[in-house]
Amino acid sequence: MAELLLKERTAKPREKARTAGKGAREVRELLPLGQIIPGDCIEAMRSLPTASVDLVFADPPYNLQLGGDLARPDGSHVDAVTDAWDKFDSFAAYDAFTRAWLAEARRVLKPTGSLWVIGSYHNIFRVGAILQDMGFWVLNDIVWRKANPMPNFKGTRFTNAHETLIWASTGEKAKYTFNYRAMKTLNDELQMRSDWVLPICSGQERLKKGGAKVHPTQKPEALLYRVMLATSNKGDVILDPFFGTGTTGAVAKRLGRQWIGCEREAAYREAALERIELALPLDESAITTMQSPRSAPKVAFGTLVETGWIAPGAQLSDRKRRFAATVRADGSLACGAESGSIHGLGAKLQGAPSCNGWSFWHVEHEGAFKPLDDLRQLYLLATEP
Amino acid sequence: MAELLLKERTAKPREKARTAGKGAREVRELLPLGQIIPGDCIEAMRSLPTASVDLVFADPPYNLQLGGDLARPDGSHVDAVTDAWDKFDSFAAYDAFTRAWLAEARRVLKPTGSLWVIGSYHNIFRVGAILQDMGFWVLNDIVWRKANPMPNFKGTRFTNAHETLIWASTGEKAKYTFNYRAMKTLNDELQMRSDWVLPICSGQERLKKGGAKVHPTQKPEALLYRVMLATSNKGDVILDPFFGTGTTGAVAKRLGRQWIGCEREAAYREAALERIELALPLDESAITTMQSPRSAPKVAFGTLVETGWIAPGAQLSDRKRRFAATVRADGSLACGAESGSIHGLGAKLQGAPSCNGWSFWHVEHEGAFKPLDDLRQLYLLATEP
DNA sequence: TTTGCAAGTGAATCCCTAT
DNA sequence: TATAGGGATTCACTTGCAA
Repeated sequence: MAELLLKERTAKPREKARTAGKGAREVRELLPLGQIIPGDCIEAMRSLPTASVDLVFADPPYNLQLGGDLARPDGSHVDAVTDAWDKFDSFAAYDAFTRAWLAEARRVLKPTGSLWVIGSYHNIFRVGAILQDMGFWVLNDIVWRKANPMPNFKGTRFTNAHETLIWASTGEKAKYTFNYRAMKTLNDELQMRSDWVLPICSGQERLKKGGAKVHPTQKPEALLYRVMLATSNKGDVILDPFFGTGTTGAVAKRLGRQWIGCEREAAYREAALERIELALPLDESAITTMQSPRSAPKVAFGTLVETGWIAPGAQLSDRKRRFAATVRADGSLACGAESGSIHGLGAKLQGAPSCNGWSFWHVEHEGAFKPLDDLRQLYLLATEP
Repeated sequence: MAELLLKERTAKPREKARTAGKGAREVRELLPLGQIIPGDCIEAMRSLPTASVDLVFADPPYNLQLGGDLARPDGSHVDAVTDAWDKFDSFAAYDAFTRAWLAEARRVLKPTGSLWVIGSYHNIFRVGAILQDMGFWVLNDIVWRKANPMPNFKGTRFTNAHETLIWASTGEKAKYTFNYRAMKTLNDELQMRSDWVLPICSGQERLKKGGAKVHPTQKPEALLYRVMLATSNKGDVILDPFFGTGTTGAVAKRLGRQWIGCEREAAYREAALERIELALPLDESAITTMQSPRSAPKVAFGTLVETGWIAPGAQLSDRKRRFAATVRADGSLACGAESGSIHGLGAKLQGAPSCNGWSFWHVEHEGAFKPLDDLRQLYLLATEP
């Protein structure tokens, strides 16, 4: 494997040449969106234009270096990762492979894009050091704490109960996407931390064929869901160089993102395409994430009233319908003797120092009870140039 | 600092020469137990004998951005870090520093010793890759999940709520200490996992002088407590090359371990000595931990037969009574034409590569159907001095 | 229909001592 | 150093069948 991967490629012309001078829309039209490029990921990425991708999510081989067989205390056999794609001759060979695919990922990423890599202690230190050396700027290391890890059967070490993800921008000064509000909302109004507790992929979600798992290391969709919600926007292009059975593609489709995969194994590609075909995109309003105030285009509540999205006299409530208020023509709210802006009145009623009225107040809209922010997003979508 | 740290030292004679041929007791007498060696840790470690220490706990600096604190491997000064090249330069300097202190730690460690390093995403990937390159064998990466981390005030990233520790043995085949039972006991009879939830160091535990923190990154004693309880034994020698205000020393004293520190800053040394002076050693019985059966006194099955706990001719079965065997006078079992030890026959009958006869075979005893292991425990209780 | 028990399984660097 | 053999070792969750 490594021989093929590591041979010198600098002699070949870069795609950069073909895309130089092209506009963003033209570049995007060159992308194989919703497709899995067959073959080795480094070659596959070379076929993509420079600076064309918003997010790279990579789940490379971990180089586990497993010994012999392992049995559980009850004598049953542990089904280990023995696939050829996880075998490397040495750390040096693994490092060279890592540098090669990271270099292509870096070229393909937009300057405002970011990179995720997942790994374990077998490989993650090497990956992290190499990407730092290449100029990537680590933003966070994220710990996926597995709710249900495999135990250490022989009692020789601590239960290996987590994996590590590195999130990095393209450089120290680079801008990047981080949907702070969406994460805070997802985390029950507390800042999302660097440790995420999620179950491993099992049950119905786990792809099986003839009773056997299709891929030995399928990742849970919840993990990708959080990654994409946090660090990409609707419509963004997400590249997964180690596509496997397509968790990245399935979640991208659900969340209204575009995806591109690279995968060598035909069996994985087939399973992935079939799976993604079945994935259902979420409803528009469900995808819409809370925007941080800084990046959200400003929309005054009054504008929604002015433009008829919300009629004066409409009734608003909080999610649990403990409070109710009436919309007035100037965009202020009234509740009994109290009145104020959506934020001010929300705070006053709750006795809180402040309140985000966009998420606090809900309204009936097309038969559903939605936060005002959903309407604001719909308004923005409808009025976008 | 770095100028001193990184200059070539191979010309100086190693302590190895002075300790070659000495016995373990003589080597130990050369150790400055319960002392803090002043000065740069690499020089300090050079004064210690080879293969004399059971555990190294290191909390190295990770101020990669502070060029002024570091020098290039050739000793030249690194200017302010502004662009990618300087960044690389500063990484290279940090790497050289890391290799230098890890090399001394490796020399000083006994082959059966192990190493802990704590860090964050700024430095831990580099430390991990380097120690792997040096032949250390990573046993676990441990996530210290902070119960009360500092929030991310700017809302630009995930709350950095953890730090990472690497635990490594001196080599792939090296033996090492892991007190599995003690950890399981500490964790309410569940295997201790690789993610530890512990509060940060604050309140009474935090050393202060005139209201200000004495040390910016004082580690909680609970962290060291778990590290030492898990991977060292009573009386072991524990070295901390970045001693700071002496958390390692204080916990070592409490747990009946010997300690050696290295620290450059006189203010830290003073605070540490004062603090350790006040630390109270736990009494003998409190330090005693749950032992693995592996290190418990062994009982041969034949002994139970000899002493009449199980009579020759007794019938044994597995829990589901699929197999039956007869106990013979020499402590072997017979089942039809097959015979062997309790382990060997159990494996043979099941067609398994191995079998723990103590848990596999059951016997009627005082009206109940019990695994042999229960009888062994009763025997041990009855015969204990 | 619900509850309970048994069986299966997941990115795993998984034993130690005597001969 | 390689081999043989004693003997120590698991958590959370899912599925399927039995009661």
